[in-house]
Amino acid sequence: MGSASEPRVTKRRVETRQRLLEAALAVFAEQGFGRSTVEQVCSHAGYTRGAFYSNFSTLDELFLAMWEQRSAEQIDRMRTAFEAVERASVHEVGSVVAHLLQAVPLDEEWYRVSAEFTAHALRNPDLRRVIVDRERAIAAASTPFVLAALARVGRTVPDPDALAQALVAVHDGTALQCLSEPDNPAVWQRRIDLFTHVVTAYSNESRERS
Amino acid sequence: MGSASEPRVTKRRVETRQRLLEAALAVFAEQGFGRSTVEQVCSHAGYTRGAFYSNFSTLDELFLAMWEQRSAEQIDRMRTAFEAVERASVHEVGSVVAHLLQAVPLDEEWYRVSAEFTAHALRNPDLRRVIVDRERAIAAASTPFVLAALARVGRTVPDPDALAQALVAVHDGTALQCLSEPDNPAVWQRRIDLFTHVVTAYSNESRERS
DNA sequence: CGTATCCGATACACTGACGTATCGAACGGG
DNA sequence: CCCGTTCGATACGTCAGTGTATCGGATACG
Repeated sequence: MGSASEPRVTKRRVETRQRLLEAALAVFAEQGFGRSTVEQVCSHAGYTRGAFYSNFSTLDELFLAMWEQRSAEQIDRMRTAFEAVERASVHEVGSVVAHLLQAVPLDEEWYRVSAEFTAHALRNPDLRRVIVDRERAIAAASTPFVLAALARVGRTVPDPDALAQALVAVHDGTALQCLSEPDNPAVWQRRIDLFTHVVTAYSNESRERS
Repeated sequence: MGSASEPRVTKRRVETRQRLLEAALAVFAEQGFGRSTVEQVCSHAGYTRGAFYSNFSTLDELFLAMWEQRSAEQIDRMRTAFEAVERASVHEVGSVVAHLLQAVPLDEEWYRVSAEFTAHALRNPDLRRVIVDRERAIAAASTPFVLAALARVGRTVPDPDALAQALVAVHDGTALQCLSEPDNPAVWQRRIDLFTHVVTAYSNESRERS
């Protein structure tokens, strides 16, 4: 009675789970988060609602799983960006910043969904906790990359942690701006240029101090 | 037939409109944008749905009116912040930045609603247009303030327009971060400190160049 | 190859929100 | 002071979405 053995993880099960996850992202991107329904996700994945309810108990659960997948990919992209900096022989601070920022491109679709989901998650304490943890993980993961990248060109900054978090803030804020602007690439490029100069100036100052 | 004379703007009408607008903000803040219903807004304002439908045709319309009111207040706050800088005799770049950023406080409630509404508006072409225009207006309105404030302490920056927009991005991005973080004030203060230093360094560099 | 188990499809009842139509009442002009 | 107009309340039909319960078929395993 009490010990309901966990349902076996068969091949079919994980496959439909994955299909539902992918369908979720597509539907959220197209319909918007608030407008999305179980029916839409299922039909897009080629299933019926019955399939959904035997894999997830609520839409939030599916959304959360989807979000976790994507945020993991986000960290991977950051790691890739850093490795690119390591391979390419850049010796200027500006180039490093440009590399890092350009390697984390503005995926309009994903940012739209992410913003909506974040806004939604703030209403649910459980979801909120998960989001906060995940966000912290991303920031924590990005800090050493930024540090190492700057160290490669012999620069340091006073408060690298704050800088990394600020970079994330800039990135997200810019993404938001770009969502409403029609000519995203131009705005994004201009922002990269600005921050290249700014960080150059900032790290210069810190060098003179130390 | 064709010339349906605009309904007379009587006292009662504008009053209920205003009450509905205020109720809208309250309900959005409490329930979240997606979860809000006509019924909730009306009952919070002390009316029934009939009152709503004789003043607005759709929820979006009400939301838009509410958003326009608030964004106008936003610009006013920026102007106030600049005037505060003018009154206070500050002669350091850092102080100027700190003043400007601190004067536009993080209104958690409003940013939550704003983020949700922006995300929603991106789905509707008409709403999107209005949002973009309004956003541009805010940016355009803030640029001269930043410029003048910097000029007061004898500094210039290479691309003030870009800087102003970036400041808005930082502000919004930080607001988003603060929404999920439990200890908002600390994060915000730290961000202010960082940008005080950064802008100081940045404007210094531009001085050496010119 | 047979069988027990689990997954996904189908059918059903229920909820909540929407928009409209209608009615009484308040308001403003003459 | 009276009457037409308009505003807001009430009642109704409609519909989309949810969650559950049941059923047929596929799958894993002996």
